[in-house]
Amino acid sequence: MPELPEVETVRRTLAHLVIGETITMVDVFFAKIIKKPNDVDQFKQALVGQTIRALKRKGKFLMIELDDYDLISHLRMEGKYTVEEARMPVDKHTHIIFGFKSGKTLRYHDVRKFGTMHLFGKGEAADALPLRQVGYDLYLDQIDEDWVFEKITASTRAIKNILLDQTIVAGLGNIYVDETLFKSKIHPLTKGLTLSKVEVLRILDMAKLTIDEAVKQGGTSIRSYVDAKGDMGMFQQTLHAYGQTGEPCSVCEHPIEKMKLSGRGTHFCPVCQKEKNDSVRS
DNA sequence: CTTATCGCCTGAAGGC
DNA sequence: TGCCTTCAGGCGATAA
Repeated sequence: MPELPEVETVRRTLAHLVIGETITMVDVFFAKIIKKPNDVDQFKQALVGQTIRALKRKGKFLMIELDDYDLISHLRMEGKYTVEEARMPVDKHTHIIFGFKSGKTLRYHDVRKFGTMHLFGKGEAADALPLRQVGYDLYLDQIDEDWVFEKITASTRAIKNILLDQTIVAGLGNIYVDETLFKSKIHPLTKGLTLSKVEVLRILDMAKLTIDEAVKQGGTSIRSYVDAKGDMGMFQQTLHAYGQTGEPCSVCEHPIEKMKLSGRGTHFCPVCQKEKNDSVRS
């Protein structure tokens, strides 16, 4: 499920394939993916004649920069891009096709149809939703640690939920949150306001370490993820918590346990990640 | 203001 | 075989 490392890998692999391509046609087979503009015909007409100039990323959003527009794409659970010749058959989960002057096509596939696209005029995206509320990017940004500490300790929510909230630090999803908290030796249910400065800094360090390593490995291929060239990531071989239920903890050998936290599968070592008393700030 | 829950989607897997 | 339930989970909308 694309989180920051997967989106970054898609950005890198896709950039080689589409930068410099000029759009001559757009097909939209499932209109609900297009969140802006409201009218799909406007979306198509705006894009015709535009050349792809750059691919950027903020948090889990992929930004396709064109001459006069920025297309903001979120892959959510299962979104994928491929580049294929126009004559290639269209599979049932292809929802949007951008046809290029070169005869190639950029295709957006999404089995669950959760993905979104927002089209903005040049430079308008950063100050509008959905990008406006994206917090510090864990891979690119210099993080204001004091501000993050204040935000986290102002909340009674479980630290796992706080880290999944993209408005504070951006890029973590369910896999990398579990990995980050495992390496930080913090229980996922720990309330934000019980965390010390040292613990918050440790969480930030482990989050950045996990994200950096996963980017180096080309992301994590659990379920369906592949990059724009169809290649799988390798980070699943490095997972310590996510999907490791019943396997011995890599530190203490106690079996990794799985629980439900706000509807999400949550993996942790009950020995290394002790639950602490809410009233104590250690 | 904050936090919790629901709904969107489809396919795989498991129970009976 | 086949039907039903559960799970996968990011995040916007809505409720509390």
